[in-house]
Amino acid sequence: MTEDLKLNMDAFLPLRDVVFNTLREAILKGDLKPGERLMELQLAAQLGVSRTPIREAIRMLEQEGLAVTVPRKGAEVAKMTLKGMEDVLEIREALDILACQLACVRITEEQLVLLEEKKKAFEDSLKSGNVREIAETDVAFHDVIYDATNNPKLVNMLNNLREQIYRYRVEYLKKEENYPKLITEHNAIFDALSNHSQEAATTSIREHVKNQAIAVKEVIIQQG
Amino acid sequence: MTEDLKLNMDAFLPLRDVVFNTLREAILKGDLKPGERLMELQLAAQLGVSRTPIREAIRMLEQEGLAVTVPRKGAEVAKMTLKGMEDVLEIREALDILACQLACVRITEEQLVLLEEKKKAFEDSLKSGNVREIAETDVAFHDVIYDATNNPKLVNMLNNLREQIYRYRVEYLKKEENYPKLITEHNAIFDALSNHSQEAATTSIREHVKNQAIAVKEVIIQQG
DNA sequence: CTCCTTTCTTATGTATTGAAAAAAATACAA
DNA sequence: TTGTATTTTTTTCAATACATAAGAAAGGAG
Repeated sequence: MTEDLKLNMDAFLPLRDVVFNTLREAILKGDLKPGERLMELQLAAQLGVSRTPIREAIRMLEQEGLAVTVPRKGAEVAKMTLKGMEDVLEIREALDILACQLACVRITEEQLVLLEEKKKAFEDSLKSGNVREIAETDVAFHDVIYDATNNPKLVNMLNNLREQIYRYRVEYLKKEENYPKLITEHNAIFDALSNHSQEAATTSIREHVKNQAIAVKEVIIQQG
Repeated sequence: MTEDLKLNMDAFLPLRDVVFNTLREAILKGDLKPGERLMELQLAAQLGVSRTPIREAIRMLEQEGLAVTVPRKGAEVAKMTLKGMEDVLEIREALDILACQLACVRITEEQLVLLEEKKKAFEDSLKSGNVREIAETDVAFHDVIYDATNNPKLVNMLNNLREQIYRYRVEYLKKEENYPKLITEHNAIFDALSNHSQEAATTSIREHVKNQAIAVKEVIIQQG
């Protein structure tokens, strides 16, 4: 009840999609907290729409793993247990390595240029200290790699996994002592991709993901 | 319009779930063909429910990648291109290897016993020649491995990927010349898991998945 | 005071209705 | 016959109305 969600109406999309995006953002930003109930009537009133698009959006959030619904009881924002996060991270590691390996072979010169730009942008954002910006530039860096896989389904799954980690990873990015390590890791990944060296790419991305996994797990343990 | 879908009403589930399962089965069995439109009114009439649960089921099918909807136009059964299938197979290989590696470490003695049973059941089904039964026993075999990962999210994703391949894989299982190879591969996987040997497991499952990938791609190429 | 039963409230599940948009069919002109 | 404009139909989108089940609150018995 503390929320004031607002719809982004400029989109020429079905309401269900607008509602979906709105709720998704709210969950990722933490405005809607894990375990918080998603009541159709309440959300409909807040967003000024009927229950129909709300229901459809909830079904979609369910798919993404951001909401869980119990029949006849309703939906709530998905809670993440330590075990659940470990499961997600396990999958993500494998797919991130796959993505990096594929990118290694398929990345174009243009994409390499772009990747270097994003790498620099990330370093700059670290100086700014704005956590949201840091998160965004980091995402942008990895997005270039994802795109380079030329496998949209893989990109989709990785984005999906990232979403589930996102809320917790932000905490990790608040700690400045991690920044030098992040820069080093990004450099290693970039170099590996530049040289189209699969082995180097594999080891560097594995390192990167594993470190992040450790950090995210710590956040959960502390919160948990 | 040639379909006569029937609901499995014995379930104590919301109608949307019943409809979802029904449509899902129909798509996997091929009763609903790729590209076929999923019209709310028509499906509602055929299944004897209102359009509301149909709509929600379609949103869920969308998640699973079994349907695609264009706003203001409607939904249709997802078509699979060769490229799309290659993308799916690429992901599946990585995750199947991961699953096998995890299973290698985590599988219990009971699960190993079960796995051997399923292996034998698969071999028996090959003698029967019943393709549907072969597919089912093969799924059962791999399900034991999936369960042994103790990672439900991974199991979910693998089931999801398997669904997208299922329709085409059935064709592959029709060809008797593949049977000996399948038995050999299952044996190799079983032995690797028995010995908790990650390396052996990795190579054997990779072999298995790659062979299947080749076969599935051939089916798609022939179908056009 | 506790526990059980009953009632009442609340939220979800499902059906129906009306509106808007896209597609199809028809009519008409060149 | 072909191309275009208009009408009609079809289908989705969204809102609303109704039904049903779960949960909370109130009341009574032990």
